[in-house]
Amino acid sequence: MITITFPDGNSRQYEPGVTGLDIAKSISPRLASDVLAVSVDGETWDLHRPITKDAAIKLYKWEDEEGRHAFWHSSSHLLAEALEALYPGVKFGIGPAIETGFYYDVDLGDRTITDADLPAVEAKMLEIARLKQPFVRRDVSKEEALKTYTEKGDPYKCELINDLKDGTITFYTSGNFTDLCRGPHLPDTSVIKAVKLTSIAGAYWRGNEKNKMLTRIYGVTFPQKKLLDEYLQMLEEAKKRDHRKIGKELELFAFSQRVGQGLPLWLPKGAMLRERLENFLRAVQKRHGYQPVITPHIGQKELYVTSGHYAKYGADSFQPIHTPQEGEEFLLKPMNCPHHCEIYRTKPRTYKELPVRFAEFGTVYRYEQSGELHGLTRVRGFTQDDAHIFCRPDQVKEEFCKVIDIVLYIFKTLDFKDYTAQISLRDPNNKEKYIGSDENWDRAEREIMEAAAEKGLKTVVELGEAAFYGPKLDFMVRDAIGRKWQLGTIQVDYNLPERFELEYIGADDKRHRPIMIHRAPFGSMERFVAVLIEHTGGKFPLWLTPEQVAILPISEKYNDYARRVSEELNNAEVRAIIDDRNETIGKKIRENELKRIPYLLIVGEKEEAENKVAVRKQGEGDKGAMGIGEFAAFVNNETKKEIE
RNA sequence: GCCGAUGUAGCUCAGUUGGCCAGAGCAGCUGAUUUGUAAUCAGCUGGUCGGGGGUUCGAAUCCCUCCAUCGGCUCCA
Repeated sequence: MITITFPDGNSRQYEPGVTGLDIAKSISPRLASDVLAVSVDGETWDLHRPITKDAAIKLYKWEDEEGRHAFWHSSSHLLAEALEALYPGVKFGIGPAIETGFYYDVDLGDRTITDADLPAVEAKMLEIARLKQPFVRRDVSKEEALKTYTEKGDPYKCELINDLKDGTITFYTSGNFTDLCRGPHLPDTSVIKAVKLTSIAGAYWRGNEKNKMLTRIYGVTFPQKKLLDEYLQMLEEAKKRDHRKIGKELELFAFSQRVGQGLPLWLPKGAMLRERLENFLRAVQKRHGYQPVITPHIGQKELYVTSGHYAKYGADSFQPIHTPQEGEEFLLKPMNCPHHCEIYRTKPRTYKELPVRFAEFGTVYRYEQSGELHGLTRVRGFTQDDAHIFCRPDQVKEEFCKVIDIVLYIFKTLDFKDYTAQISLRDPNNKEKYIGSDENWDRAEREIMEAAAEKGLKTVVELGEAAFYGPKLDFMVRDAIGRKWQLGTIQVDYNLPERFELEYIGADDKRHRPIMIHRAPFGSMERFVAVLIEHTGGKFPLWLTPEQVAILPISEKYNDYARRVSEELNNAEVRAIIDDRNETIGKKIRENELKRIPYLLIVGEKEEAENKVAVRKQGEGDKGAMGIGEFAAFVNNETKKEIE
């Protein structure tokens, strides 16, 4: 007998060769029907795979990420089987489960597949699923694996197999379809009850743009039809929060083909919102000892040759601006750091004055690939809430911690709870991609990890994601439909100080090299506002919203009173507008609610007689009457609470 | 940049198989109405059907090309 230990610490005896499914059955039939995969000593296994020795197990259901993962992984095999049936001779790349659903990369040869073809594939998948085909795992030798796919004529699988070690290769077969696969899988296909193929896209083989582009088919499946409906419903709701849609509706920003791709135009209301965010950060930075600086939007090409950026990005950037002077070339600035380095160099610095912190809302221009542009989140001209901290080596960690404090303060004020802190380090196998010495890199990487740990951040470490000049800590936030975007960023840089030969005089009266920290708590105003829109659905906090109050006269007879109210509110620093159109009060309420104005003040005969306003809160309805001054104090008090 | 899709009035969309002067709702303008908590009524204005080229007696509709947008891939100093 073998001993199986459960997550709660209890254990039971089973025959060797018992499977996860057997164990589930021995506990309850209900569990046996819900369970999708099993963790055996920390490794996720098929439910049918025999357990031969003592083990700690955990049974995974739909509610567990690992359970859904197995479910979707099996679904990708189901997709492949359906495609093979409908498109004979199709060649397969990889078909993994992803965060939500799965995909399969396929090479259809001369054939194409479009959205219109997907329902037929979905129907085929469901048809196969109902056959209750078991997923059968089989160990194969490398030789046999290669032979199988050579005969089948699938070069992609052969390439994958070539990279695998003999003795570690397994095949999974379900029905007529066999795939090179590590697993784990569902016991059989019958639990897949609802299928939706969500989109078709191109994807380079093995993620390399020099390789052939395969067709990637994305899908998602569920154990119940109801769950699929809920998922689709949720997606619909999320699309309503898309910042591009709300930005247009609320007149926050726009694009013009004539101005150019990826060059946002901030409309008056958007500009007001952005200005408030900037002023908020200015105040925070002032408290933290930052000094504002202002630098030009262009710089001589030489500046970027010095910084090293020209060598790395010059060819793919906006090209140099020429002047009537022969040979004179300027670049639109793609970042502010070189300018700030020159500010540092304007006078000799001593150890006593460090750290110095230069802050600038610096607008930069980067020629992003056209296919990368996306609303306000990825643009070609944007404003970084940039600052560069020049400090001594012994100050790096403390400065780093202080910046983390600023980022967390901003996130807290704006109620961003769902973020991850990503530590981006060098790709250890590709060190030549980076500028700077091993010693400096090792030190910077260590200090970032220490600072993040001290601040109690929940971090993920990504190798190979570092900037070419140094490691960084990025704050990642999701948009409405779950895409991840980098907002705040803090980057240690041991390299620019070298290139610009920055110095300070130490206590030892010798010259030393300062260390530079780049940081942008918002990241960029554009991207931050985009994510803010999606998080709030356009219902901004009072302190930020462009229009806090709309005054709605019942009829034109009360327009004069509305103006008096407006004047009094605006004198009290409450941002109020008047909707004095000749429309019914119902219509004015509806439209101003849709504009997401936090408070509507209805004024008519009664209010005018009593010098009051009838207050209506966005989304909540009538709140009763208040004096004008009383209401102004109320709004100001609410606003104050938000930014404390 | 690559793969695929889309592009009709300020906005949201109809016009699928080529055929009278291209339609609707909202917005806008004019007039009536003077309104009490999510859409008052009537009239009117508004479109080189993304741009350019082609096929055809005839193109929003078919073909080519460019541009932009959307979903991905790649990239992101």
